[in-house]
Amino acid sequence: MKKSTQPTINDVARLAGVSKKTVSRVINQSPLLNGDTRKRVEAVIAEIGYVPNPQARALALRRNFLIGLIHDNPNAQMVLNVQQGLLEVLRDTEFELIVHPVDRGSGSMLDDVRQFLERQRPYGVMLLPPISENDTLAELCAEIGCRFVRMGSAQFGPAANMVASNDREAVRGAVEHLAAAGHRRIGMIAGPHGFRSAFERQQGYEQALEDAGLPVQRTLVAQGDYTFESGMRAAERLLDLAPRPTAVFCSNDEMAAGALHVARQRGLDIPADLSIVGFDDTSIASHLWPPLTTVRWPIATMARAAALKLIGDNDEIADEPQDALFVSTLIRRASVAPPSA
Amino acid sequence: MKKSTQPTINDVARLAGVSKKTVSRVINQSPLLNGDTRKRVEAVIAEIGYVPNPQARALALRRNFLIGLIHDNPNAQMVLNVQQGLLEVLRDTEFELIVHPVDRGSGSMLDDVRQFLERQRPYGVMLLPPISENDTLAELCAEIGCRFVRMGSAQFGPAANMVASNDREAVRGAVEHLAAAGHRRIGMIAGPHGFRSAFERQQGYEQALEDAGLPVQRTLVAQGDYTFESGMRAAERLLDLAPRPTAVFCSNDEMAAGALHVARQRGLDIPADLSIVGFDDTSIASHLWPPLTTVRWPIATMARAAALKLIGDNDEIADEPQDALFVSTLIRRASVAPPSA
DNA sequence: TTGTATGCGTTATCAC
DNA sequence: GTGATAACGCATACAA
Repeated sequence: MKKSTQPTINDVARLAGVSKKTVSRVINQSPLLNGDTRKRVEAVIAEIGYVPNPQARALALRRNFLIGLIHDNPNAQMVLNVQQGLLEVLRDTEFELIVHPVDRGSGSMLDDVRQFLERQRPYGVMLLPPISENDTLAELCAEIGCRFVRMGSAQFGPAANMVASNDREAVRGAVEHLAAAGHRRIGMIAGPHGFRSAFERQQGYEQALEDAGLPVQRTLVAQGDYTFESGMRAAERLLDLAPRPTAVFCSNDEMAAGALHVARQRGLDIPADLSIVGFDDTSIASHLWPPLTTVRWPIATMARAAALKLIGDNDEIADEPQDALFVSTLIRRASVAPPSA
Repeated sequence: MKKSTQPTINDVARLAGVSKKTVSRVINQSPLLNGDTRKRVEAVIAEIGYVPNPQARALALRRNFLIGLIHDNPNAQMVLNVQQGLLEVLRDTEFELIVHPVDRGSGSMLDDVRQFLERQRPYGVMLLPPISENDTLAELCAEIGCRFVRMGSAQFGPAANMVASNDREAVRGAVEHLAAAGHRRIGMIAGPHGFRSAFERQQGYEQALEDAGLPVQRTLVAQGDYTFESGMRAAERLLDLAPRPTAVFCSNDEMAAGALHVARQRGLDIPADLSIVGFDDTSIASHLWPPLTTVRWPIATMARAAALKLIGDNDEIADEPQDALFVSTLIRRASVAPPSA
């Protein structure tokens, strides 16, 4: 009759000579079901190419199968890696990923997110830094009753709602590496104020200096805002110092690239005259000349873990007490050498 | 009574003392409605914070408000720019973006897409290159009855289903620029076989040479696969030539970066000894040293246009015969100079 | 201008 | 084990 449209559960029921409920049972793998009827229904399903309507399912179940990704465009590679990690887990489930960028500068960010959550009512959402650091946002999710996982550079919330790297520790290792190479004047290009990641990384830098018995000097720290240009400006300031630092740790690769740029403009040889370490291990790091020593954090792994936390204890996927902390590694390339002096 | 859950249209109706239908009319901006009742209903809506359930709406309307983005991870910046462009348009509508990456190498790509389309039944989907070039995929969308827009480097389909740049023309201009600077041995690092973009760009290169009265030599074209490493390998081959080309056009920035890398390893001065032009104007282009002359295509604009095509003639948004072709521009930076010889 | 009855495709309740 | 029947939240016919 109405073959023009997508077949529904009714069509299957009619053709198989059973009730809707039975078909529903087949779809939902109900255990109490006669093997014969099951096979018959499955045959019909395969034959007419029936596929359940997620909208209707969502309505009846009073819950849907959408996972939201809320972010404020940190950097392209990061967002995409997260998406990839999430989708790797979601691929074999009935969940779909729905992306919702926001503008943290707009002032209506919270309202925007609230509207998104109330409208779509996603099953769970993942929050990317830097907005993941916003406690009000986390409270909003909790209040609305939406599962959420925050990604961050430190564990600033309950483990159940976090996937975090340990940036402080990672940077400590990186700067330690510099000190071990013989550097005694190690500068830092820090991230912007208000960013947890910037704070953690600076802490790691200072700890490493203390561990190495080196003085922590304010003049050796220049602040940037994670952009290439700000990295250039910060590097200018650092390289104007006398004596010049022989090494500089940069809070991200982008700024490291800017620093490298400036150093070369000044005729400095990298790494002979200046060692540079970045953070993130974005593609730019390996393509720079010389390739950049940097810190890599397991972003895809973290995203996968986040996805599991979001959809976990829902399906048969056991909700083992998953760890919230993930370890970063120092990627040693050619931008670091002992000081030449 | 049941205040624990999200308010529904029934709650609004009851509290406002009207029928569900009237509330529905308010929501859908029906013109034939008493101003008083409208205001009363709107007041209740605002008071109890009612927000329509999209799932139920979708079910009743027999259509949903999801726009799909199907891609095979071309490059991160591109995917993100497209997302941004799409969401800019979708932001003020009731549509949401749902991302669905696929693996064109897996063999099950078409089945994967088909399943996605049949399950979610998105209102429309956007196809990114290179899979957008796959005609079978486009036919699949058409067959299933899903609106679609293909993004490409040339108009290889009906304008209604396309947003395209004109890569051939853009490259012609870029190589012309090289010729105008006095270069007579201009090499090319081409993209991988089977990519429409690679083909178009090579065509543009050859046309420019012909226009300039220069011979088209096979040896001056080295093939890469759009990766940094392949750019390095291709550059090696080109720079081994005697006489050496004095300029090289690269089919994308990534490969241009690889070429730059190799040139510097060989002690060549850029641009004095070798001029380099890239394509895409990704962030890497401006951060390279020297900054890379490259072709910028209006990716966000194209994405916005695509979004309009997808949701167009649905809302009041007029479906003016939008153009399918978008023009690229040559971004002149420091990697090009007249040949030094 | 507003209300009533009915349907959208699925699942849950509770019988048989 | 299986099947009527009533939700789920909203929209469309068709009356009133």
